[in-house]
Amino acid sequence: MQPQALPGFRDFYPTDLALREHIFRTWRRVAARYGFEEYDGPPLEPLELYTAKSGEEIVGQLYSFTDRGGREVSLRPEMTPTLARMVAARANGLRKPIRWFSIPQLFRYERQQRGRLREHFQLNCDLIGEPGHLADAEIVALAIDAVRAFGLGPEDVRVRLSDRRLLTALLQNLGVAETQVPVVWQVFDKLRRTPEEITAAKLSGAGIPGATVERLLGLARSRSWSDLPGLGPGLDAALARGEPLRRTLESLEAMGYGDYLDLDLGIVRGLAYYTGTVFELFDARGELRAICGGGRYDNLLQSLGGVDLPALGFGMGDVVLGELLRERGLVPEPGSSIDVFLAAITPDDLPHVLGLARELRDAGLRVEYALAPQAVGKQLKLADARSARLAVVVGPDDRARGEVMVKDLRGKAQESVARSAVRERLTSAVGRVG
RNA sequence: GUGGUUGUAGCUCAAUCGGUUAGAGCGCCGGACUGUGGCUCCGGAGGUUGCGGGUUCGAUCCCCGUCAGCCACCCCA
Repeated sequence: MQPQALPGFRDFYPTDLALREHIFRTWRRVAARYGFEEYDGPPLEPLELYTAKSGEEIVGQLYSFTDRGGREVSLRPEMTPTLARMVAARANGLRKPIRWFSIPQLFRYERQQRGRLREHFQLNCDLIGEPGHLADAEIVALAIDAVRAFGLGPEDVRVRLSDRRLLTALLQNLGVAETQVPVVWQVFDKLRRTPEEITAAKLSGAGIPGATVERLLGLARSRSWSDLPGLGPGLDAALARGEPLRRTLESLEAMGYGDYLDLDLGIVRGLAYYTGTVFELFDARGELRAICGGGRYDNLLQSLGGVDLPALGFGMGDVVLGELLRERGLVPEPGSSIDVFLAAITPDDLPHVLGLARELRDAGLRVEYALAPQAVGKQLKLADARSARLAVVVGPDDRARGEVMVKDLRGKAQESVARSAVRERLTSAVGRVG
């Protein structure tokens, strides 16, 4: 048995890397449209960067170890603490609001499943220094565009939005005790995967009265702002805490993203530091894991870096998105790896092929030729396999006339071209500029 | 971390009741084809049936262990 990659880690063969690069390119293009600048940080961080604020869920699955200097370290499981540190260190000098993005490789030590490895790449977009709802709308819009740019529409991807301020206020108003709130959150987090009877039983089991359970289930079923009121007396006051969410939804509708959106109080998110808006993107059929998750974390920079700046952002992983693109046939066909293949008829032609290769490569063309003597048919077969657009056949007869044969491999056509005009002819045919 | 399930060629799969030399398609390499590719035809390489042990005259097949994938939990970047 040959050694293989560690469980949960991927080898990227050229076709795999092509998809990965397609995803990265698209992400970068969309982030740029929103005026976001790219940054990066270290893949290995002090363990305490995560144990401090991230919450049990992440800490329990850190890819951590002791380094040779005796330091407790961890591969980064998320980018936000690194970002918070970087921003806090230069907070005074950075023009607000800060719009930054990154595509870090993140790591978690957990048992892998489909769509969930020990390593993945994640688009992280964060908007720092703006507390208002337009920032929330901007971030959600960016997340939507980051999938829309691949050709995914509202029938493919849904956005579910909630707000911790609103949910907390609603629970308070319903008389849910402080100690029961974590239980309710946990139950809400599983709503989509749990039959309603079981959800109800869990809530009752936590000591919540039957009438309150009914109203909690009503809240959980709400899919739009207008579903929320009218659930009972006393809720109106709590709904006031939902103003930011309501305005965020309104703004997104004004941008034309309304058909992607669902209100969903079942969106809780595991990370402890979220303070307001929380949202996730899912495939519309509900077959895959979340594509993206994010929210507002207004206190994190304060607690991590001592700088009081409101912030929000999201992370979007390459694994689930890649699966969705494959399922929907949205993975682009691989392009050709070369523009021109050079074929030598006789060993005497080889030096001329080499010289031409140098000239064409300098001109920016992608050029390949056979590295061992082969029959012309064989060489052209390789040219074809490489999806080269053009081939140049260099033979003694043509050479004697100061010419070479240029073939268009997409058809049958070929013509003699003066050696001195080859470069110009090929560069204009390919349309590639070095 | 817990439970279930599946591991046969690079890929997708086959192999009778447990039966002796584990096959096919695709892909790869070579030939037909020494100045012309895609098509076709012919040939070849490639397997310790994930690994280790057990039962048996005999194991791809049955049993145990282990590793890996998948699924469900846990949890969710």
